[in-house]
Amino acid sequence: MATKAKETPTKGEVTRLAIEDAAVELFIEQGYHATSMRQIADRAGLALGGIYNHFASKEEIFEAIVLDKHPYKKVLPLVLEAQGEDMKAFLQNAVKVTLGELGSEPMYMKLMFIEFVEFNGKHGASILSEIAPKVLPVFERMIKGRKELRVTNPALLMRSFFGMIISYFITEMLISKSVIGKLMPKDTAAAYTDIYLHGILREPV
Amino acid sequence: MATKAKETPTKGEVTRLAIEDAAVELFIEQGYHATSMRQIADRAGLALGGIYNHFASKEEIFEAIVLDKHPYKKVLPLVLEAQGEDMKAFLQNAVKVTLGELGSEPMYMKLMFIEFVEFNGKHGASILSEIAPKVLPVFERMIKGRKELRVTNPALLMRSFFGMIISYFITEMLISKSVIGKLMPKDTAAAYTDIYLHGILREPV
DNA sequence: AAAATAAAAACGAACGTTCGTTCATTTTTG
DNA sequence: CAAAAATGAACGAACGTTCGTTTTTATTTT
Repeated sequence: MATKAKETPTKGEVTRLAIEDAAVELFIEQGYHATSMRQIADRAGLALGGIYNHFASKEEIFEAIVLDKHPYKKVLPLVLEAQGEDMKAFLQNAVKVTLGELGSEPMYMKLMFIEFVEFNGKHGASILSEIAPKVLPVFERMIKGRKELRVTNPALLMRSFFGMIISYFITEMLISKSVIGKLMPKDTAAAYTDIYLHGILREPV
Repeated sequence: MATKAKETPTKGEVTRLAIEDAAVELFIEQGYHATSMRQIADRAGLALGGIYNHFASKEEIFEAIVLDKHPYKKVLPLVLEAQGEDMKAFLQNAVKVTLGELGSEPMYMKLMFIEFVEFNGKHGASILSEIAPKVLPVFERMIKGRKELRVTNPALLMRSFFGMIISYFITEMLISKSVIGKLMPKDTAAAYTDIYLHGILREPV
């Protein structure tokens, strides 16, 4: 009884999620400011005024979405649990697992850019400062005593890691439908990982 | 007389540029949809209705800006003229020159993301397909007969090149003010270039 | 199990504001 | 002196939010 009652979501919770789902779709399609509360209400299947029983404002919907559906939320635990015999295997796994998760819903990456463009990183800074202290130690631990790493600055290693992933998705979303897409290797993610690990040049300095 | 008259900009041209300058500032600060025609008029120093003597609509202002001030416009000729004894020197120069130019006005990179977020890449696709055919041959020429390159796919080489630059600016704009910024090496651009050229691992496969 | 009841949720009209654009008019320019 | 540019009031439409009301839900009392 206790278990069952606890798992049954209340009507309000269901509606709240419906609003979030409708809003995130519209935000990704059109951006934040171009999306109206009426559009959100329509797609969520309720009246305009009903939204305000669950969210105090439009911006509060966006904040809830950013917190709930931010890609880092999903990726972080995966990276933390990534394993491998050596550094190379570890990083390859980390990339694989990260791109795999993000790749299943690549458009959620767009939330980051909406935040960047339309809010000037207003919420992003706080999110970043929440995430960074958790991830940085992982890279610090990773580096310790590993002779096979050329890059030994943990902050640089972390940033370049996520930088590669971000640039992968941007170019994927922008380029995939263009001429260049047809000339790219089939497994672009693997190619990107390879460049990240070994660079584009044959000979190391 | 002929020379002087040709170089003196007409009043209309001056105003048109003032509108573009005001608009690009506001778009970068707030995004496209959050910026109003009244704000643009105020900052450009003319009345609301006056804008429509120079632009037919708000979107036309944005289109003009994207075409005139797109970072690729400035970067392209620089990359095309980049030189170097070997592949490494060439790429280092190309990166240096690219980041140097973009770095002087890094916020113009944001126009790309505004276009991506608020127009869903509406103009971006056409711009990309205009630029790509010009840049791709450069990378193809670059690759021919160069044994020191691990990556021999020109499309991949090009994409990873610009991907690195894009990711550099995103993380620079997002991270620079956070905790991580203080832990980063001073010359992040050089560190990024180094990773692009040689990877993060010491030993090549 | 049924009835009662207070809280939560849904409704849709209405509010005041702001939006992009138009227009008739005046001023400035070449 | 004709064309170009600037003006600011005005337009209808759309915006986020509020409000009084009705309906539905979840819980308590019979």
